[in-house]
Amino acid sequence: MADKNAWLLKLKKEGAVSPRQSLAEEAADNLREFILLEKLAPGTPIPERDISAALGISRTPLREAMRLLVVEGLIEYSSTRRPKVADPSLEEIIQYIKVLAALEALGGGIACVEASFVEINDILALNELMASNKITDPLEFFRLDMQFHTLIVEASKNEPLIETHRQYNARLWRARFISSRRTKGRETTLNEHKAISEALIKRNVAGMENAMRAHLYTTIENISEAKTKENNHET
Amino acid sequence: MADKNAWLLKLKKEGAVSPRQSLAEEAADNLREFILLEKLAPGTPIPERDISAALGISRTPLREAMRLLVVEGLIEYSSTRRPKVADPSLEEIIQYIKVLAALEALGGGIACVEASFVEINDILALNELMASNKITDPLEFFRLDMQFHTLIVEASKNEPLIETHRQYNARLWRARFISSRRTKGRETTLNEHKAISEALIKRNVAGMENAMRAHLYTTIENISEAKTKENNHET
DNA sequence: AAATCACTTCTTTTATACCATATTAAAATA
DNA sequence: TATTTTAATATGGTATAAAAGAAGTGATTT
Repeated sequence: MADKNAWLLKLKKEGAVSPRQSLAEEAADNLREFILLEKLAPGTPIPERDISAALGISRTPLREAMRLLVVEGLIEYSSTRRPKVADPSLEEIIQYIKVLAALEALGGGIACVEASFVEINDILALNELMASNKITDPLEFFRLDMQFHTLIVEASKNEPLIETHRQYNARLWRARFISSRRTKGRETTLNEHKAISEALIKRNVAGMENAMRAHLYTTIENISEAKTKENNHET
Repeated sequence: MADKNAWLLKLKKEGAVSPRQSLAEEAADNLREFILLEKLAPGTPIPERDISAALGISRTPLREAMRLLVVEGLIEYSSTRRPKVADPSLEEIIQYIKVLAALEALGGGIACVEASFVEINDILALNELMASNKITDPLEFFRLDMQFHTLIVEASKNEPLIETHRQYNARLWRARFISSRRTKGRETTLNEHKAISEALIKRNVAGMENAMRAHLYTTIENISEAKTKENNHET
């Protein structure tokens, strides 16, 4: 028992060097990963005892972690207060994306003013990598796509915006991933990214905002299409 | 002991009729109120045991409540993990408002399409009440101002947007309240509300978005001014 | 006299035990 | 046989106790 504690302690100290991270925060990170990577499918019940045992922690920090994910929208409680992985409808997803579009338009606009040349170069490089034919794995392409958006918002240096954007991205991760597998719209994506990049280079705020919104509204179409096919398949 | 339980049970049932609310959620609501109403000033430490005793609950649900408020940005942890009421700098507040402006512009735009005539009438009535000289209490005027914004966003019927807007509003409540006491800009506020209302009546999306953004950027100026004066006073 | 180290105290963090409720399965009755 | 009721089990909610960590205080040493 003493050994186990020493081991846990060591892990903790190594894992979180800067601002010490609590078990709850670690658990939240783990759960978020699980949900995003579909190890926990939408609708999956999350019994506190089982999950806490699986993560090797007690229920107290796990419950706190789950509260975090509820606010982030990744976990929801049924009418009988049983927690499950959130399973948003297409309508809800579209609502999320509308907010996401506004956030990214804002972030992109600010980035046009605030982004350093280094940041812009990184973003351009990422885009060129995506445009080259080196990326064959769809999952890898999807990750780069997500990173493209994140980098732009981060370039705004608006912390609350970055955090809120991260939360909306997390809610939408799965839907976008599914849509990215189904749609063959790599060409479209690249064109829209190009438009965004050019607005960034020119530091053209209005152009950026329009390009961002257009890009996200394409996303809505793709997801709607993917979802509809999914449903037809099921029936 | 049995009596006490029965009593608590009754309270619980009465307090949360629809989706049964946990003590943590109740506590979060209470704490939020306290913070918004300045019963707990920014920077105030929040020792768990004292607060839980004051609220008459144990520390477990209180801790969960505090986690919620951390995500919402109303509570933050010091480097030594001691919780305190968040005390954002002027720069951070300005960043919040920029996001809030984007959210309200989006909400207003959607409301132009989605708002029912009843909803529009309610909003107009509220605005007229504010414009009449019946409201003398600055706090009351401020509440109505907040409600004006909330009603418009709610008219968008975009749930995640409404929730995120609520959170940003909560973070900004205090700053806006202070600014509302200091600035004599009732006239300006009313004019800008009028512009917003007219855009809503005409269901003019672009006009609404511009009016909303303009209104929020005025808010930035007011808060900056109030904050500067506050600091000068202190020195 | 100042500085440092150890010890005590206070606060957060985690675990565990208990309680109330919801779900289920089984049994009894119609 | 089907339906309803009841009992058992599993699950979330809450409280409390034990553990870990940080800060303050006092004593000792240089």
